[in-house]
Amino acid sequence: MPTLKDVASKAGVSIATVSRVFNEPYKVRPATMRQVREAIEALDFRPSRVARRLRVEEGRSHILGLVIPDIQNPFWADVARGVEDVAYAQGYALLLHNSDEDSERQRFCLETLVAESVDGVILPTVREQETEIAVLVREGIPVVLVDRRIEGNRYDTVVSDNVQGAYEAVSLLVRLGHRRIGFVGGIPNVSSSRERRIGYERALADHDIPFCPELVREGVRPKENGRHLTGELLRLAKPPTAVFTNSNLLSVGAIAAIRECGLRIPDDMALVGYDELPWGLGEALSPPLTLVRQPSYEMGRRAAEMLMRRMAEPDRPATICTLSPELAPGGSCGSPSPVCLQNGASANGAPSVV
Amino acid sequence: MPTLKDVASKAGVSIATVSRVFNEPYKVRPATMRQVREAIEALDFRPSRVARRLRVEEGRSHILGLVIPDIQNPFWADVARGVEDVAYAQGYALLLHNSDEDSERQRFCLETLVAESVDGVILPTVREQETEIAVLVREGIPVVLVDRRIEGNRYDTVVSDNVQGAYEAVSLLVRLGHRRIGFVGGIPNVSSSRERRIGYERALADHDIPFCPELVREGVRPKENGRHLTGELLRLAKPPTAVFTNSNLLSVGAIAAIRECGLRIPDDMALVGYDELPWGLGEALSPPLTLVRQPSYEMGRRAAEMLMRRMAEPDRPATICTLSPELAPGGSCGSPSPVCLQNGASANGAPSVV
DNA sequence: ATTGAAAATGTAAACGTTTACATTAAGAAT
DNA sequence: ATTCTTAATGTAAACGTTTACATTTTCAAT
Repeated sequence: MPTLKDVASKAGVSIATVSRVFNEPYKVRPATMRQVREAIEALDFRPSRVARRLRVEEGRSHILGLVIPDIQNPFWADVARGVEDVAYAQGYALLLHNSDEDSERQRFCLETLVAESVDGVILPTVREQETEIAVLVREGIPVVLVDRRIEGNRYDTVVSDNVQGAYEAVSLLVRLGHRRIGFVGGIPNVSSSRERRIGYERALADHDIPFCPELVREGVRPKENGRHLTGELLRLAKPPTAVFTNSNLLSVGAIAAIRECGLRIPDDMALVGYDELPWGLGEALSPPLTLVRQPSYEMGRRAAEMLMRRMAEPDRPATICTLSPELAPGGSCGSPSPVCLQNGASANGAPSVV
Repeated sequence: MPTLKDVASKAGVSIATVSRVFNEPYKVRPATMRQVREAIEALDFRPSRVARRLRVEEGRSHILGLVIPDIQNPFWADVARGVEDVAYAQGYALLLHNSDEDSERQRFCLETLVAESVDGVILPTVREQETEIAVLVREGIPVVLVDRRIEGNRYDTVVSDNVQGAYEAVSLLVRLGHRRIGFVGGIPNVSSSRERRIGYERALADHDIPFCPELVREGVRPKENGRHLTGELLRLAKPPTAVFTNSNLLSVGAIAAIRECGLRIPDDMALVGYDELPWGLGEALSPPLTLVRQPSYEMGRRAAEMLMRRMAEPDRPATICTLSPELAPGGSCGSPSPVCLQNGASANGAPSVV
């Protein structure tokens, strides 16, 4: 790999001049510029980002860190893609880490990012505590939280309005006549989960439906859990007539559980989920899954843009960006009218297969 | 951020000694060790990976690059996760880039990785040409190809046996009585697509079914294409009775297309796909999707392990690692016996809803 | 032709490590 | 005690940039 020195000697100038060609081109005479450019071309020189990073003042390293629970979760994959796209557009490299919802692993990842002198970090903290990002704060590395807040709103944050999303989902079920609505939630100590539960309870209250603790199930670890938790609800002495699942993964589990019990959706059990399934697969189900869609890709984009902005203006006040979720109707919640009761797909003439 | 110097002066030793505590601990006296450790602890010192990378000989930077077409595709997300897990386990950081199947973007990504002095790169090349990875080769940066080969087998590669996968899928359809089998393929100039087509043709030949060009559709860009290409097949004067789709995304499109035409799966149109849908969502469909499952996560793992190995032994001969795909039966291909014709799910008592 | 200011270029230090080499300390053998 | 060998530590150069500062060049104004 050629260095500044090689280019300089080839072009017959000093390394400072070569460096300037990249960083302060207006300071170099057109004629010199040309020579240097030729040398660069001839040697196929590209400056070392590493050496640059070592020298340059912090915040100009052109590298970002992203720590997410799991890239295999489509929601996070969307977020990651949003982040990467804006990073790419601005010439930033992206260091990716999976925290696996594990504080210890997250801590390790953040330490690595610090050691890599990233310019900024985007992450949903696993425990939502300020201490988790202390490493970053101490080094003065900008942070943008995504999907999960930290109490006090002292950090830039991008979330979607979980209370509203859940409220709308549950209200829909109520409008469809349901009064016993199960709540299948995720890790209760992350804000997005808590907020959705608030939305759930608020919707019930607003419609004068008593809150019933036995209908609420919250899981810690994903995988089997959607199936497991929903199964518990279905086996209640007085089971719900509808279930509201709080993530894409939970929805998939719920579908499995409902099917296992030999129940039909939506006739025997209505279902509304949260988060889209990848590639609109929710629509490929029959009936299509009714769900609250979060603008996940957009959340990633916004987070990255926010980070760029923060880097440019370190002193601006912390901003909370709240995006609106959207209720995407499918047939899985059932239909208000007795007509077309079976499922949504049959309405457009397609039979309810696949 | 404290530096070696800070630690050294606090511990009353030279920076070399502090460095040795990290890199050659056996060379420092226990007593000194203790002092230094205390200083490190007190200052919460972590060595700069950037400075280290600048100094250390190539191949010891502890950072890898991964360039994939799109992290939003579950197949690649699996691969990425596999890579990240072994990287994490060995203390490597991971730079992620999305190439978007775009040569130009890929080139840019690779140049960035070189400038970041990564120790190695894992990627499926977008055009499968040696020139694409020339930047890396010239710098002596180890490369592992994943999912796609480059002619000549001169590079470490991890693939799954696409010929076999396709062969089995098509053979299954033949066994079920189909003779007109549509082929919906991906970008024809990537080896995995070409190989699957070979498997398709070979299966037909082995069963004395004439190859019929009009039944073959290959797409360049994803998105709408599974739907579009399948639609073309369905609108043929003499449409196929079964369709073999070559990727998860294409399968989803095909399902949409088949449904749009008012056809039922598998009665009116049998379907076998390639690649799993995320979270086994293929099984949540009704009937469940029959598909060829690739060990995507495992492919990522293997690729990363191969890279580590290559870094340790730069001179070992290039290795091609071929993993076996697996036919995952569902109801979408139909059933050989007239019994239980409707779909697989009904066999276990569950009705064909959701 | 001189001068002077502005523009262009060069010099060298700094960033935080690793490591070859030099130096010193420790301990064994005489 | 002296010497020798080995172990432990220190010194300083190097990695490839950026950038403050010094120096030289350019060129308009006299």
